[in-house]
Amino acid sequence: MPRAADHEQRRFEIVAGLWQIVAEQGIEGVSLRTVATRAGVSMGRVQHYFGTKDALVVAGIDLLVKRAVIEYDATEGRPPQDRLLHLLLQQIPDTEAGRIGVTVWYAYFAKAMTHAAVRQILAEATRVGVEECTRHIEEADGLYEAEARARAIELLALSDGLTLRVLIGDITAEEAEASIRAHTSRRMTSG
Amino acid sequence: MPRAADHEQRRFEIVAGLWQIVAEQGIEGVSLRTVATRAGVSMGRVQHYFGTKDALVVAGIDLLVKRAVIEYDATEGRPPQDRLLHLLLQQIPDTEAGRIGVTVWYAYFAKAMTHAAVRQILAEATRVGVEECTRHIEEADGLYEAEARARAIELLALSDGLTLRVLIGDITAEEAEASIRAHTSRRMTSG
DNA sequence: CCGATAACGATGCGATCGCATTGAAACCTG
DNA sequence: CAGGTTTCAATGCGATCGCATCGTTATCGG
Repeated sequence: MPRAADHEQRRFEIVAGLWQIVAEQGIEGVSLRTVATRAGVSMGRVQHYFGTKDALVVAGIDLLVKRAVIEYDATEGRPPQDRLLHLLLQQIPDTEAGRIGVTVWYAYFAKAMTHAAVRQILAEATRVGVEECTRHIEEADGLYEAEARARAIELLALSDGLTLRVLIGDITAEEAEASIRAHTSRRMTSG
Repeated sequence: MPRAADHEQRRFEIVAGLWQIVAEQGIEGVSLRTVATRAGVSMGRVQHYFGTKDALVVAGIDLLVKRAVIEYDATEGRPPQDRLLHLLLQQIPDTEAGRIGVTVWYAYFAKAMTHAAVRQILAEATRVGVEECTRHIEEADGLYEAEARARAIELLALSDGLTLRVLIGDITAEEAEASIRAHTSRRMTSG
C-alpha cells in the first residue's frame, strides 16, 4: 500500500465543498471544477476519489443522510417523547449550519424527482424516519401500530411543510418549532 | 404592426416545453436548445420571446402560479369549506398532468433558495395562499384571525409535507387526500 | 533498494452552453 | 406599393462542461 491517504477524510472534505456549492448555487452550480475549487483541492483529486460527477453528487446525499442517522443514534436511551421531537425538529433551520444542511436536503429532494439513485436514498431515509417515529408514538401514547403510523406520517409531513415555509421566509424557525411542539404534546386529531 | 403573432400563445407553447423539461430532467436540464427542441420551435424563437435563459426560467414559475390562481378563482362563490379544500388538495398529484405540475413546482422551490426573483414569486404566492385559507377558516369555523391564520399555516404545511411524500412514493395520493380531509372536517388541535 | 502501485496535478478534447449577430421573410401603415 | 418593423432561423463565438489521459511523486512490501 503506497502513499496512504485517509480516504474517508479526503472524501468528506470534498463533499463538504459540494454541500457549500449546493447551498449557495443549487445542484446546478455543481461541477467537478467548482467543487474542487471550493474544497481547496485539485480537480484531479475529486476525480480520483469519486470518478464521475454523478458519483460525487450521490455521495453528497449519502453522507448527508449518514450524518443525520448518527445524530439521531446519539439520542438512544432518551425518552421516546424526546427522540420523537428530535426527529421532528432536527431539520428546522435554527443555526446557519442547519440552514445550509436543510437547504441541501431539499435541493436533493428536487433532484430525486429525476434521479433514481438519489430517490432511492431519500425514500429509504424517510421510510426509516417514519418507522422510528411510529415506534416512539406507540411507546409514548400507547397507540397501536396503524394509528401510530398514520400519526407519524402526519407529524413528519407537518414538520416538512413548516420547514419549507421557514426556508422561504414565510414563518420563523421559532414559530415552526412552537407549532410542532403543540401538535406533539396535544393530540393532533380530536377523534 | 407587421407580422403579428399571438404573443401570449407563443410564450405559452415555449413555457409548456420548459415545464416538460423541468419535470423530466429538473431545472438542470433547461437550456435554450433543449427547451426549443422540446417545444418544437427554433432556438431563435425562444430568444426572441424571452431574451435570456434566466427570463425564460422566471417566466416558467410566473405562468405556473398564474395558472393556479386562475383555477382557484374559478371556485369563487362556492362555500368556504370547498374553497379551502381546493387550496389544500390542488397540488396533490392525482393525474399525470398534475404530477408534472407539482414536480415543476417543487423544482422551483429548490431554485428559490438561490434565485431571488423566483423566491419572490413563490413567497408572494404562498402569502396569498395563507391569506385565502385564513379567510375561509374564519368563515367556516368562526375563528378569529390569529387563530385561523395559525390553523391555515398548519393545514398548508401538512398539505405540502404530504405532497412531498406522495412524490417520493412513500404514500399514495389517496392516503394524502384522506389525511387532509380528516384534518379539515375534524379540528386539527383538541385545545 | 527497487519495482509496483496509490495518489494525485496538469492538460487536452469534443460537446454543450448562453448569447450576440445577421439576414431574410412577412405584414401593416402610410 | 414603398418603407418600416416584427418575427423569426441560422450561425458564430468564447466559455465551460465531464471525462480521459498522461506524468510525477511518494510510499511500502519484498
